[in-house]
Amino acid sequence: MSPTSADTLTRLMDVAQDLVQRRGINAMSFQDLSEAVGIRKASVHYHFPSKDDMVVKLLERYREQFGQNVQAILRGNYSGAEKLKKYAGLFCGPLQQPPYDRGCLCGMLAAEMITLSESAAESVRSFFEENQAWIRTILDTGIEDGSLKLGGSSKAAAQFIFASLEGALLIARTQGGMKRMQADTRTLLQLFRP
Amino acid sequence: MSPTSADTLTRLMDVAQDLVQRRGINAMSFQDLSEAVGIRKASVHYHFPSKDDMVVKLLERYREQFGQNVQAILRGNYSGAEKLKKYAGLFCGPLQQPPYDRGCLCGMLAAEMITLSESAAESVRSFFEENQAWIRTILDTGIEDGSLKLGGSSKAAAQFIFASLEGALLIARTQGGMKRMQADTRTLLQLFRP
DNA sequence: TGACAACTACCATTAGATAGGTAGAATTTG
DNA sequence: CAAATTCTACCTATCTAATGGTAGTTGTCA
Repeated sequence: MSPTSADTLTRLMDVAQDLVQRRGINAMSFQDLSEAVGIRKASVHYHFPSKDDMVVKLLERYREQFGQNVQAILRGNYSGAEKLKKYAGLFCGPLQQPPYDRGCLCGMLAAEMITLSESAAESVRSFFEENQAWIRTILDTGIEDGSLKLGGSSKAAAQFIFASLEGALLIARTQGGMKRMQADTRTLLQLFRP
Repeated sequence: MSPTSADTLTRLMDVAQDLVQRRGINAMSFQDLSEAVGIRKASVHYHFPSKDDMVVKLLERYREQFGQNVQAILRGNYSGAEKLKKYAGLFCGPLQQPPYDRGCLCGMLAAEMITLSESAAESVRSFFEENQAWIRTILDTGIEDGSLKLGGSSKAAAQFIFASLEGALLIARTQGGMKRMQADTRTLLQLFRP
């Protein structure tokens, strides 16, 4: 099975995620999806009974993948500062491939939060919570090994860092792209140098 | 003329701005607008020939108002640190009144950027540019009077601060509200203390 | 009287979603 | 083993509601 002809569900999810990361959930339709994948709109409903169901499935997969990327960093033998840099690097992912205008899936959905079902919204919030917890353990590592310096609590810093990265991606998408994202990331990391 | 019965255009713009700040541009309709204001949908088109026209007018007013608030801070007799704090305080505005779930108009539109007309998108980008310029002058003031300390250039710091504030608002809307926004603001300000 | 600001009544298009059906693969069962 | 059944992954056709938008009309007031 060639990479371009993966199973239909995977292709649907790939295209759907791309559409949401670029246009937002309310500017993408099952019609867009069906045209991009090459099956009929009704067949899309076979895989996603409803649009909400699609969002929930998209979030499951995204959180799973993102979580694995983070775990790889957490388990690695790096200093806290190095871990933080690698973690921040994950937020560059969406800007890496053409057309270089994707946002974070959850960042996009956060903007449109009140139009989501409760279960989808809950998943987005959980993504935020788990990320802030991950950052916190990175910060605590960095304090211990002396590679990072915090002014306040690691919890407050973790929340701020997460919000900053989401904000940086939001702005970079509209202005400066990857260059801007990297600049903001550098500025952020520098603020926590000992 | 009582405050609740301002002229129709103003009420339309108030409601439209509220809807965009809460739901995003692609989840609000002229129907919503017409129902909230109490005139027919066709009459809404009298004031806004098209949805794009509405967005452009909304952006004009928003930038004008925001700019005046910033100018008041810039002109005031405050230290750089005090100006920065007041500036950051502007980003709490959307969370201040019920239902406490508004975002920055331009932050919301940034997420949905590629669904906007070129003129609307340009206006959003200009809002970002002008804000970063304002922050930069605040930072330069703060360096001069010794109330702020930067690691890198004031341009880089200004860009980062702006992205952080937009990000903080995006996240706070979904989690923690005003409390979270204030916490992130405190963390941010603290990072630039001398 | 004429401009303004609203109205009624449409229109074409698209949205998400459903009903019902089919070819073929997989599974169960006499 | 082979017939019967069920499942998978699509399809055509259609529905209802909503979308942005237009044309032409009406009431009001300076």
